[in-house]
Amino acid sequence: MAGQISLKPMAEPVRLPAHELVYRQLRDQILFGEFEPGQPVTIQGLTEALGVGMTPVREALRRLTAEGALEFLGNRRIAVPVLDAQAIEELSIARKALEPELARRAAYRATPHDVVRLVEIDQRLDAAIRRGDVQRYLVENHSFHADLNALAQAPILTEMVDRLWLRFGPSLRVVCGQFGTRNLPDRHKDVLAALGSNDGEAAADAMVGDVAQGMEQIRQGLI
Amino acid sequence: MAGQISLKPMAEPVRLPAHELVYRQLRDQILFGEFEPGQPVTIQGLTEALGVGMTPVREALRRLTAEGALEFLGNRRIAVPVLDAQAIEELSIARKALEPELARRAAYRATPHDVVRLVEIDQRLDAAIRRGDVQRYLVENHSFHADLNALAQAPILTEMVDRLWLRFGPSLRVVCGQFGTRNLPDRHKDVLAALGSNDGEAAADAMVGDVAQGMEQIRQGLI
DNA sequence: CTTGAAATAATTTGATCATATTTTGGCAGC
DNA sequence: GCTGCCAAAATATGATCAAATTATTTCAAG
Repeated sequence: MAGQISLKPMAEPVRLPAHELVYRQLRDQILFGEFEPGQPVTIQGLTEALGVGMTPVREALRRLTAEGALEFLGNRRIAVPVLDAQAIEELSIARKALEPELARRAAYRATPHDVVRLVEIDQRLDAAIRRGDVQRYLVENHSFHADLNALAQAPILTEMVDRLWLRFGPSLRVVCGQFGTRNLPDRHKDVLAALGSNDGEAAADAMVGDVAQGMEQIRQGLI
Repeated sequence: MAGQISLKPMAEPVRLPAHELVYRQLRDQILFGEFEPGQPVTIQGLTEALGVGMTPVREALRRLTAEGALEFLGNRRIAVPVLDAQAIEELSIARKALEPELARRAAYRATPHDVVRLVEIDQRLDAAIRRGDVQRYLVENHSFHADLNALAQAPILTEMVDRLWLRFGPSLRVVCGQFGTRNLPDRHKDVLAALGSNDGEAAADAMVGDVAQGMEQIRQGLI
């Protein structure tokens, strides 16, 4: 059961194509709020900023708009969508429909080792909140949910949820920018307890509450 | 002012770019099963078949893979994904989580005029089933659900559902190719009755049943 | 003379293509 | 079965054309 040492010391990490690199970089920047919602971006501006040709940039943007992370503004601009009350409600419904199901499945499959890893992430998350470190809070919070969802072994549902995070991530950053990391309650402890006892229903219940709290934060911050 | 014709007859309000046209054409072909799942497609093959450069084709494919309608096969091929039991289950869960919610909202907003239109679609659907017209059945069935979802006025949820249809559409065609249009039960009549009386709960219940029946058809046909 | 709006020029941006480069799968030869 | 070569496919760049936005000019009215 010990980790096999791979006979591939080849430090050659698969060379990813430029459009993939551009996609990942922009996706992470959007996810963690480095683009202000509504702030326009141009294709040619990105080609200069990233130092690649326009074809990879175009493909990455096409992908991100297909995922709802970016939006064409009719005129000649692309931007992170600005959420209105309707969008927040829809995102909330979708998250409550999908993430508790993933938490349930994760609970069935979680090993003690998995729980330890998630507890560690949650501790770093709490530390970031105490420090008032918004950026780190956003990263660790995402890590917590992404690691949890991965346990569910449900790639299609997980992908759908990832898309939802791309949509509300930028606004979460805006809200934290206004109010700092104070008053950011979550139900991670309940989720972790449910995982530890492999109680799927309790995990799903806790996750409904966590999602509801998180989306309510965004709603109050933006409306 | 010589030869200035400022009167634009608005006959051609928007000229869609090639990448958009390619995307729509491929999306519809996938949705209605014109590509066999697993059958490989190459970029250059499509550029020749469609008579456009490779840039628009690349962008359209990037979009479709981002939506899960196509999939990279590791080797050098792109294809419509082949669904396994796990994928069918996940798609079933996602549909049951989202489409009943859309049906509920549609019921609240449906006018008698809307119901008449949906009844007409459903009649054409039944006629296609009696005739054994698989292609027409697929189109009308999609129309029914798409029109219904549009009534809900929930663009984000609707977009998520559209993606799901792109994933199981090709396999629905395969199943119909095997068994024809016999034994294709649905609960559209129950849905329509609920819409007519603006009963959201009844509409949601009927839609859960409709989705369950539809996905069960696919499961039995493919496994 | 100033101001404001309409028309026009200039710049920027997006879309597409042709072409060069890189990578990969297949296959001949051993 | 393995290795190295070849062809084909994918990736990426820069150029070109078209469209739109911005800046500038012009003209007329107060």
